[in-house]
Amino acid sequence: MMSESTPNGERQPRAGKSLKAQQRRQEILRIAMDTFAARGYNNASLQEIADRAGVTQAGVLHYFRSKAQLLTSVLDLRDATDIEQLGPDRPRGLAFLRHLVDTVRRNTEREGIVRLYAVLSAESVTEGHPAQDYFRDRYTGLRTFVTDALAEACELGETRPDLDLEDAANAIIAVMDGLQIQWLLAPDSVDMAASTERAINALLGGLADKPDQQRSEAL
Amino acid sequence: MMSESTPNGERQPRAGKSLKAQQRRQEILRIAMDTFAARGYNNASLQEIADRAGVTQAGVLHYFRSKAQLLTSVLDLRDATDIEQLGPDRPRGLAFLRHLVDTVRRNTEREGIVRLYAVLSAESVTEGHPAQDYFRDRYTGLRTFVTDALAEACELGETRPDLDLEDAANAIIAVMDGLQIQWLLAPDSVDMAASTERAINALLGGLADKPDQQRSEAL
DNA sequence: AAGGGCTTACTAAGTACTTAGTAAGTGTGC
DNA sequence: GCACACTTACTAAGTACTTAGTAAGCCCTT
Repeated sequence: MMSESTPNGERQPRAGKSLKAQQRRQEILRIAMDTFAARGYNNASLQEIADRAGVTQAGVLHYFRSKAQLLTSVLDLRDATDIEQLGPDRPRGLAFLRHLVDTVRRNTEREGIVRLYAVLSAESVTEGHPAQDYFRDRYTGLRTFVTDALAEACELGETRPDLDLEDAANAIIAVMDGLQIQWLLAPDSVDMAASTERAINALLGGLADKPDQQRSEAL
Repeated sequence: MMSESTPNGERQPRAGKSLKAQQRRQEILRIAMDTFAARGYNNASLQEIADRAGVTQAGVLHYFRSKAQLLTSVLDLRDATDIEQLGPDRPRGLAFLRHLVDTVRRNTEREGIVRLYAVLSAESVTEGHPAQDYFRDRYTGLRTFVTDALAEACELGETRPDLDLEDAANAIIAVMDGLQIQWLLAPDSVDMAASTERAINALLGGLADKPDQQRSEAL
């Protein structure tokens, strides 16, 4: 189990002493996640979250000193791709990419989380959004993970810091994100896992058989 | 030149008689676009748009009968990918895919439009968002366009309604959308055009040399 | 060519409501 | 008896949208 300390710098108001309070806090967090997922950050209100949790608006602010801090707490709570919590003995190379596809497949059963990250990541690019740093860091981390995995999978050796590799990594991350929005709007028209797998395979193929700069002159 | 009639069903308040009024209307539209792009729909206010346009809030509502209708008018105004306005003699097959990449490249110089579509498409999946229908339709159309182009590019003949083809098309659309968010958060870490081109090439290669169901067992 | 009647293009002021956040108080359990 | 976990009561600011009014212009008849 994960310890309770949030990596988040802002201090919480004194909360979490009694067991009941800790449970309440957790419950508010869960409900806030659902609400932010369904309505976005700006359109969700503390009032609505409080109502759903069965407390007053001020009750929510007893546990989280501001709406923005509630959001960052929700985001710290768990990661949509489960990558960061894999730990140091995480899978490498091909196995990592397979893990990505598995995560996408599992996400088909977790619409709430998909919604949360799809909506908030895009909303975060607006002026002064409180989750901007979170997502910037998140993408930086993901980029490194995927780039490394690609290099390992192709057994290129880590000698050359390959720009093509980064482009491919970005494309893989992008395809996962982009599919989420399409899937949320029209679940029956999109097979997230199949499309992701196909894209990763294709990109991997393109990288593998190209030590010389000849190929891929299709366009 | 495009005619002034909006495909949008809702009738506007009687507006646009005099030339000056038409210009004012256009100006409000332009400013609304910027504002929605910078702040999202929910967080943008009529007041802010009005202030920037140098009229009162009610002045804006003279031209657009509601905030929601202002948004749909903005979206009707122009399409980010320029696809719909290609007309019936649009490029086909490979040429169409090349056009997609060109559009992405051009978008690097139009951050406002990228922002508008990236933010709003994700925001639109939230409960009761006024742009939901717009984006649902938009993706449906895009899917058809790209699927057709892929089929033409591979010269598969349109005999079999290929599921793989749809998956690949969705992946291509997704990669373009997903890259936008990454690019908006960290422009220096993302080469939208290069990543898009690489992904399309890779997916195209994967489709071309696979009439039998053997290949792509990498994962 | 002047004036009546109508429309357009707004503004100022308000309605009715929601927002995040605060300050002070209350009841309960240790 | 006192700290914790809240609630009640509130504020100040903002929200979309309405209402009522006005200045200016256009068109048609006389």
